[in-house]
Amino acid sequence: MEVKTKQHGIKVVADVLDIIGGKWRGPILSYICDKPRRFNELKSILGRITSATLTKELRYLEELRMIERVEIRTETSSTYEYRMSQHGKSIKTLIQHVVEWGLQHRKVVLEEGV
Amino acid sequence: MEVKTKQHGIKVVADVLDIIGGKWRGPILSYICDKPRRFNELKSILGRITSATLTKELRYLEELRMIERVEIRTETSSTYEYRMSQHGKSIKTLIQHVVEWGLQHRKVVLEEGV
DNA sequence: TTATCAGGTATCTTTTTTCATACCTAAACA
DNA sequence: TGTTTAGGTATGAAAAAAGATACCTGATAA
Repeated sequence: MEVKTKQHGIKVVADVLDIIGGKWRGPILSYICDKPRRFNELKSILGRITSATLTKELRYLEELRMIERVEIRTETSSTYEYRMSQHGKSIKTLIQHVVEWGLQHRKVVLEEGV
Repeated sequence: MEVKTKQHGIKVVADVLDIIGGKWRGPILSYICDKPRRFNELKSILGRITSATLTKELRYLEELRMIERVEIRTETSSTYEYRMSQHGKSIKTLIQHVVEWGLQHRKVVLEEGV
């Protein structure tokens, strides 16, 4: 089992990082994990992302079935929100591990690094 | 504490993904985590990476103090190996979480996705 | 003494990402 | 009726990442 993990480990790491890596996907997932978000809400929290890029990243995460785009209707209006899919929710703990490692170790990298 | 984590969470996620993200850094770290590796060993395990790219990525991880480049001397010869720094070792569990999530969930993404 | 191997560097090209800017549609608002 | 807001799309330029190729240095091997 240990051996099997190692044989396939690298491909697995690369595949997972393709989902949460990149400049925006990790941050996007970490916001949506927290609670469902609307397009402009994400856009303003993320800061410097453009609409085109945000759209592209959201469509990609949808394609991977990590998130879902749902129409929210009230009597008077309707809008869309992005939320984790049932399957996507499983990544929340992984993201928490990322945040934890970051909080404990990032400083070392930032201060000693460069 | 929960609030504090959330306020800084995104920046933290982005910073950590800058270390383990990208096309090669995750795989490289996951190999070196396992045991120290030599340049050409890494190059051949990683497959399609070029020397220039591998050098660049290794220098960057060194700069972040995640790995160390050490000269290995025997009586007859000397070579170099890359190994995790004391600080870098802490990322091993995080990488294990990445692999675990991947093994459990990647298939869903690959099969249902696209 | 020539050839080979480890561990790279230097340049240039190609590909991929991201950004900037302008624009679009439907709904609600004033 | 005209404007603003939400949620985008389209296009092209710029920047970043990765690749291809050639070359270099200091061993050691034949």
